[in-house]
Amino acid sequence: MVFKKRLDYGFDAFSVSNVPRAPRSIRRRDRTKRTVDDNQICAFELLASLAGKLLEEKSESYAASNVSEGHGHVSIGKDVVKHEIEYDDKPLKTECVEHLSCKESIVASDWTTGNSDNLKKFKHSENNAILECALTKMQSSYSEQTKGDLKFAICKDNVAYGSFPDDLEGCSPNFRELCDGICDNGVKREREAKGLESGPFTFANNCPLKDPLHLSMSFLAPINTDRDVKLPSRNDSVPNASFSRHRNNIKIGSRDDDDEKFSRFNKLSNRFKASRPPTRIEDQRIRKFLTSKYWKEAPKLRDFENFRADGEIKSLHRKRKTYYNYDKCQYDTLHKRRKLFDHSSIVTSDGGIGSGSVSNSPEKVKNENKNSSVAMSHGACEISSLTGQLASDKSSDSHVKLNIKSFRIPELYIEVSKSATVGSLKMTVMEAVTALLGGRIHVGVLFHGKKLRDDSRTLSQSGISSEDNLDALGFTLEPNPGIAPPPLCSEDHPLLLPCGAAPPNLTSTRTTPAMDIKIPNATADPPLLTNSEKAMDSNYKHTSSQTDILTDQKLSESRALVLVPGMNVEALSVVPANHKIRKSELAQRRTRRPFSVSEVEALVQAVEELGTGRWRDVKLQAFENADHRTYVDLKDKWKTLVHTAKISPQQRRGEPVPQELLDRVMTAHAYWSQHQAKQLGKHHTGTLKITDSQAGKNGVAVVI
DNA sequence: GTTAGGG
DNA sequence: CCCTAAC
Repeated sequence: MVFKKRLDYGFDAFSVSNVPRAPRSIRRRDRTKRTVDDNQICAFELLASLAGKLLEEKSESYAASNVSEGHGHVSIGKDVVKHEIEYDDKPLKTECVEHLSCKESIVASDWTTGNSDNLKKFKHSENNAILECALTKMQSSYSEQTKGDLKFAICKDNVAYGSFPDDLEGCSPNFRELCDGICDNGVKREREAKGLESGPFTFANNCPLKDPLHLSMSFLAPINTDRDVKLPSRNDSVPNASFSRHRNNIKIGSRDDDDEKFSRFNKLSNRFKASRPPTRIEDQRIRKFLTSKYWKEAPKLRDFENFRADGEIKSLHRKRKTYYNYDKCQYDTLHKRRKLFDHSSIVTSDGGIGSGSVSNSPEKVKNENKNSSVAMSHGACEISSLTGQLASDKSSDSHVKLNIKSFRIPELYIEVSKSATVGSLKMTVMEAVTALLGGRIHVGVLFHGKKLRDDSRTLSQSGISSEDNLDALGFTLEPNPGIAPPPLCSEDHPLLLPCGAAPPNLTSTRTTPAMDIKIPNATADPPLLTNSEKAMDSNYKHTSSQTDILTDQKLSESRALVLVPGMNVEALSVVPANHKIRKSELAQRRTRRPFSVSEVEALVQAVEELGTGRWRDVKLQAFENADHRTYVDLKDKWKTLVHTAKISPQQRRGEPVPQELLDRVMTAHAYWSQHQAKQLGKHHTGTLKITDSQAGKNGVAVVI
């Protein structure tokens, strides 16, 4: 059998042994090991605590409704995308922990392209989007179970251009108001903030509070416009190389051209980084982080440093300004956790796993996820998800009707400790999603797995005209790849400084009463893993419940989109509904296209003749016309075929490959493993014969 | 741009 | 399929 093994693995084994490579995982890990200053407390915390007090009294009334889950929906109407998110509170033992549950639904109606004004706005940003986010934050006092509801309404618009849509009605009070209210210990003030033209954030006025107890804030999230490009992460860290890599590609700079990779590349990283406040929540146990790939691009702490160094917003970059302002307002609910997202912040949690220290502090509360954090596999935590399925309804020949059930958004990686509450998890997810949606997104259209970048093409031209084709259509909501960052505004934006009185370092204050509250009854978590990854592995079985939770959440979130009949088809492309595909993958990965038996046969045929190691030739010979099959794909397929041939039929998945082909695979593999394909040149199929006894077993091939 | 491998 | 390293 040694011999056999040699035949089967000889080549590979040899290569492997001789080519030591540092596991990528290690590299990634290293990248993620950054810590953030723990001294910063998120301003939001303060806000939360205050709000919690205010709301405490009313917790009762909301209990019923909130207990279950919040409901939010995003509606996309003309020119406006409205995103309403409600977070439900749950009693928390720890004040730092926030529980939120949210559901998002998106209703898209007539995405109008006709409005020139709006179009303009849309152009580089997702569109005018109004994001209303109601956050309920619970703050609990020590042992007492209380519920506080803090609701935020976040209105988002395409601020970049400085215009605030008139249709933002019903928006909650402006941001400043909220901040003020907070500052005043719950006293609500109403002020009007007006959107800044150049500023990333704009506040909506005239937004009535739904409930006195709810603090509503509306603000405009930074939008990806050309101007936004300046986000630190982008400027500093994004390697151009990544962009250049795309095959199909893209012009960097132009959002329409963004490639899948490009978008993926940018995804959240920019958004989160930029938006995330430098501050850090002390008790926060939840870590969010982007995929390792994002890390490298992270701006690091530079921003943070700048921020601290200069209290003045002015000194900051415009974009940063916005964020900072946010901080000042202590408002940044969304960002609060997000900051952890930052590369630099990843490690952050206090004592958290991320920092590599085993946290076992007494103060830890059970609800708070502290110690062992369970890293959710991306699958589990992907917030995103929105896989969409379009139902096509062909009522008229000239129109394509799409029923978009959901959008998929870029993949998010979230890591929370296993002791984290469901509520905190939800919140975490919510924040990530909100940040994503709130920031800058645009709709991507996929057709047969390819992005349709040419907006000028008609559906018919794109082949999206028949019902049959609709199955291959999909669309995604993705971060705007950002083009050029908006020029920095030299003027300060008054609006941005609602809480200007509060020094930036306010966030660093740890003395906030609420924050410091310790819960007597809190159950100290047992010391756990020092390493999050280990934690994840070792606790794998424990994650099941969380997984379920996530699943549920996904389900709820997936309810999301409803297309209005009249919507402009141009704007929405049908996305191939592939629920199996991870939502996160939809946005970025090519759609999976399993090899058909005939393709496998062609591949086998080619490899038999050309051997392994000549994938380009294989491609040209057998798949020249299959644009979606790259030589790398063929190579990978061969790899999997070899593997498939080695495993028992029971272990095989997918469309069964005829054993005959697998036998040929093994034969060819064995043969070429012994012969350097490059040296031997062509071998015709006829030259390879497999003895019956050997076939499919040891893979020994005999050349006759 | 290809190839080989790990993920 | 993706991503990288190494050519």
